Amino acid sequence: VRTFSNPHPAERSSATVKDVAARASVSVATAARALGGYGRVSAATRARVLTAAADLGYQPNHVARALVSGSTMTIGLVVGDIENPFFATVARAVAKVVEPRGYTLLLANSDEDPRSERRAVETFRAQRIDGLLVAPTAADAGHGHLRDAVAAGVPLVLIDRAAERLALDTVATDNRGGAAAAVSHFAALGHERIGMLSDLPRIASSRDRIRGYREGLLAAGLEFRPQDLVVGPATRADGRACAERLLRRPRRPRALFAANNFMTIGALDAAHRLGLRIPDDLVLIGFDDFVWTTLVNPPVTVVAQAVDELGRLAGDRLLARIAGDDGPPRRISVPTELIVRGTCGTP
Amino acid sequence: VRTFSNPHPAERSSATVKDVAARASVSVATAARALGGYGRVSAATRARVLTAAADLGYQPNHVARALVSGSTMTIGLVVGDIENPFFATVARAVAKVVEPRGYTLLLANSDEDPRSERRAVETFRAQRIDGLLVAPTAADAGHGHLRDAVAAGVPLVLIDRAAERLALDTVATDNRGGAAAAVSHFAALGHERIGMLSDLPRIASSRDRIRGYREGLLAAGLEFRPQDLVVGPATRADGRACAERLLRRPRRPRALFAANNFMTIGALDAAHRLGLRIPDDLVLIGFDDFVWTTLVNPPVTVVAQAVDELGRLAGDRLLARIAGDDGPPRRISVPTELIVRGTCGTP
DNA sequence: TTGAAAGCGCTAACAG
DNA sequence: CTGTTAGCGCTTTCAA
Repeated sequence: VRTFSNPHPAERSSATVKDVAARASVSVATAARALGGYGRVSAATRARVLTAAADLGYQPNHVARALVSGSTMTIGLVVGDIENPFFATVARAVAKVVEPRGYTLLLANSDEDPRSERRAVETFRAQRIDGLLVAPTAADAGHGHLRDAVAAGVPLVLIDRAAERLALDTVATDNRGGAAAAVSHFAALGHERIGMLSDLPRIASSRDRIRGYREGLLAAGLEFRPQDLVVGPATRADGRACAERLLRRPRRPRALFAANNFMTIGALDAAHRLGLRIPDDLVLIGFDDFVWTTLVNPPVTVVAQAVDELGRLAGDRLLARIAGDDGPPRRISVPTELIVRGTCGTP
Repeated sequence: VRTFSNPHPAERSSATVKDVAARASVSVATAARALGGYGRVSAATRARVLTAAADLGYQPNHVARALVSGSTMTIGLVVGDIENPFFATVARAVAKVVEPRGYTLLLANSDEDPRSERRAVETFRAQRIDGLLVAPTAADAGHGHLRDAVAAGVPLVLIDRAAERLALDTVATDNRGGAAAAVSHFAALGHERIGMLSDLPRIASSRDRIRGYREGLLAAGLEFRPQDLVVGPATRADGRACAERLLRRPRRPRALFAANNFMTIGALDAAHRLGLRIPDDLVLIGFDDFVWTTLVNPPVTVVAQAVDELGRLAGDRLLARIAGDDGPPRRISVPTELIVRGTCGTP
């Protein structure tokens, strides 16, 4: 019987084990054993098979292998936005951990949209990834797709943000501690009015930074004033708008904690437009240490995250789960480091 | 006979078409038709099948589907380094084009190492991606793996850099034109000594920028002085070292064209250390427009690439190839734009 | 050490 | 409109 399949794209049918077996005059089983390097094959036979394979330009077919072995050797990574240097670094670090072990990374951007996150997770599951790494969006979105994945037995590790009602392996920055450290630093410098700029508190990490801010104030014996906390969407323009709103007020804070990249840039933009000199008229601490923080003048004091390590730890954890670790979920917290630079006045 | 397979990780065997078929009391073929939305099925039967599927939490298995259909609905993307904002943007743009068409992106970093690029391409081929997007490294490395892929009929489009001896679809920035435009701008400003900082001319894009630099000089009636072109590895530290080497010379150029991100930062660092004021003592044009270029003072004049469009075009081209387009290879050149800012003296 | 044969989950001829 | 069946490329039992 003639086959019907695969004239699909460009009649690209590479050699199969069967072809190799025929050419080496052995059975498929033997050829497969030699090729796959498992089972026992005599040296002579192996050599014959390998030569035949080379002649034919044989390339193993992972798809077929995956179907029988149940493992695709792929890992799905869902991030908010790969253009965000934070996630790019995470992706890099994960790849570095996982590739030497033979895994390939599938990438998806959620755009911080719960629906597209869900879609990505479902696609990945259909692709039968061996494990899943996700930076979950909006904490209020239910996370049903994550629960489903876990229920189906898919190894899953959360990065950067916890899913609050789900007990899952999570590797995240110590956002609370980092924010609190920033506030403490301001307090130690003698500041009493400390403002904060944050994105909308929909994802866990943003919430934690706000929590840390309040704890820091409390610890310093300062009062939390709701009007000193301004939140807005995470874009450069919104960052500036938020900063201006805060800094235009008559009794404006003289110290500002910007909880993310966009808010930090926004604060810089706003200070520039309002003619406020840093650090004389305003001191500033940002969150996360980007390249440009040392290019501007003065260089920016930041709460630095160990992004690389975060990615590495997440990758390790997932690999462990894939390998069969079925211990209780672990929440791994990665400490931050306050890097004091020019925007705090202490050059 | 009992099966032997899949007790692999955590006995995670989801429902199959067969299970659904049984529950709906129809044949697998009918169930598959209803599930896959192809062929003709009566409304009543379809409903029964769909209900059964929902009850069982059925998830289609792409691996099995791929084995028979010959299409995995995945696309492999090999970039130099996803942490480079340029590639992150490309990845983003590509994803945006291919995902709506149902494709998933596999990601690999080559680290600009020809060997790891080759490995990535081979892994992707084994995974049976439907198409391949690669930013090839070192032009001198032979590109045998690319030739092999093409020979095997794998749709392949090159991004950002051409493989000089290979006639392949290529989507790249007009690097020559961009570099020449920078030089022309300097010349129009009256500069006669124009230096250039470049990474090692191993990849096609670097070579093209150098070519453009020389053409720009020629067009302006200026002489090319080999000592005014300094090349070095693409890191911030090396960037600074190169810049210092050039700027420490007694008869140093007063205009500098930095052909990449690192060289631009390096030039800024070096100018700062040497006490050279920009634009008074030195004017500067960088390549590629990063966020931080407008955060520093003065903001940096750059040759901006339409990175997003580049990614989009590459994605489109690949999709066309996958769809069966077998026209001659196209070289698509994406124009640059010179964005004049403070570092050129014309604020 | 080797071979024959079953089967992974799904699709698509072909027949009814 | 629905069912039977072969087969995608590979791994693995089982027997020789």
